[in-house]
Amino acid sequence: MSVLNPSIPKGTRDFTPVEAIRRKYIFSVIENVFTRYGYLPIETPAMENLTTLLGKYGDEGDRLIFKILDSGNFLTGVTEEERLSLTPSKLAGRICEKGLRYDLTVPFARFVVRHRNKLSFPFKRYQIQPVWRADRPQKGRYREFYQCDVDVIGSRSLLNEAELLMIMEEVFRLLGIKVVIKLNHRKILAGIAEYMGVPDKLTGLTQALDKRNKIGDEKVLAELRERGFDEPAVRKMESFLSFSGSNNEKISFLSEKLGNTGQEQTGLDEMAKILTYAAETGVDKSCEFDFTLARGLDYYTGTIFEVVAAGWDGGSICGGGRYDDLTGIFGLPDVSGVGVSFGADRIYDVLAQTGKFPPLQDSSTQVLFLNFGEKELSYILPLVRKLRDHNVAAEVYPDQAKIKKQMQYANQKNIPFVILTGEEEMSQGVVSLKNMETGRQIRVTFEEVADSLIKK
RNA sequence: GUGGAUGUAGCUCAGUUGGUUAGAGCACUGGAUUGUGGUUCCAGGGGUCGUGGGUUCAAGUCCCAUCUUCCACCCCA
Repeated sequence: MSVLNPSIPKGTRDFTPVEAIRRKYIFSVIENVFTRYGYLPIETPAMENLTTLLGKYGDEGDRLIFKILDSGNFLTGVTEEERLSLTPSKLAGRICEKGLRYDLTVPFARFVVRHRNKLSFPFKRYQIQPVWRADRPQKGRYREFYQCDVDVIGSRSLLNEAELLMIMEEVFRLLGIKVVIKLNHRKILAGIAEYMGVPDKLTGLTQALDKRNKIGDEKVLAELRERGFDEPAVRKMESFLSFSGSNNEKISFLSEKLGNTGQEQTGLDEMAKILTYAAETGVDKSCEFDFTLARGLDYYTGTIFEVVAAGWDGGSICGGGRYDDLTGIFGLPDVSGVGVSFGADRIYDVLAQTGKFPPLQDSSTQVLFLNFGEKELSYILPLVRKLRDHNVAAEVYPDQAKIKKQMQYANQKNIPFVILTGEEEMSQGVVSLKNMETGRQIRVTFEEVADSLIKK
């Protein structure tokens, strides 16, 4: 029999105990914050019907959805000719009806519509689950990764946006990550496009603006020209880019430039309101209104958020926004929602790079009972049970191996105490308790062991 | 989907202008120490050199293809 390669699919990862413990730490910080704001957990399946997924994330997004081959004879109903002539994506549509979820927001919208009669609105939920994208892996980019979503749906109040800012500020403060929370508004972007005389080129405009931090103002303008923006439009953008000031100054600057009539004024008013809330809750220092911020996901209609960590170039670690009609496609119109998603895997990478993980107790076990044989086992097992009942993590070495080997095991697992029990101890009605750090060893009764270990 | 790197022991890596039997550290196993770990010393096991072709008297080394992983673009958490 040939030996199998113990490899895993591209872009997926195993996690060792140390890594898994650290990931749990991240999840627990995030979950703890979410629950303190009144959000409730839900879960949805790893796979969704492709009809649910397709067309929500743009063309690029559709390409990145993992599709699941139908069970059974998936080629039923596909002619030989079609098999050869159809494009791969068209063929996939014929032989796949399911796909792995691409994010948590769209499944959430589907969930809300399906369970609307059981939910009370506004509905605040959080969801911490993996998502999959058929992307090429690279720094900060995985094919399987966890998102930690918080959304509130069924309320247009800007207090929701403000609460999300507070949640983001708090999570990253607790994790010890220095961040800038950038925010913008789709209606402001649309207003800018209108002002530039290119309302139909909003997508191209946002795609170019989005690169500002990476390539600089000059290249953004060059890209606009390449994309067919005329010179007056480019010059107008240039005047925007050259402006610098505080959040409020930016808002009044744009207000003046754009005029106060259309949707841009709604956007600017909302932005001002959100920033006022932010100031009142003391999180405004982490927030930056940035009218060049754009987000690719098609469904955002209002505020958009993105969080970048200082000194980290592996992409944003949190992002989201308001979507006015995601539930409409599932038959429940006019339900606005807003939410953000924390990228747990990127947060992990940032913490690893900055060394900000708390020192973890890498030993969960407090005491190891060495195994001297059957008689000795019967003697100590009641004590093991007693310690465990009192919340002391205790384990018994399962094999009657050499003492040296058992000691090594305790050492490598960083177990602070070892109990040795041989014939001598049994005859005296005691055990030997060894402190692995000091090396000191004393003979004590069961009661004394319990006393010294349970207290801790 | 496009471009650039990479691959030698479980891990991190040496390996000369092609030249005999491919090395080190860590890890692992055994011993010094048959009831005592973390330090030390001694010994040992473990590699079809990513895979498949080609050039050559001779390939880990040169050529081609393919796969893997990583990095960048695109897009995103």
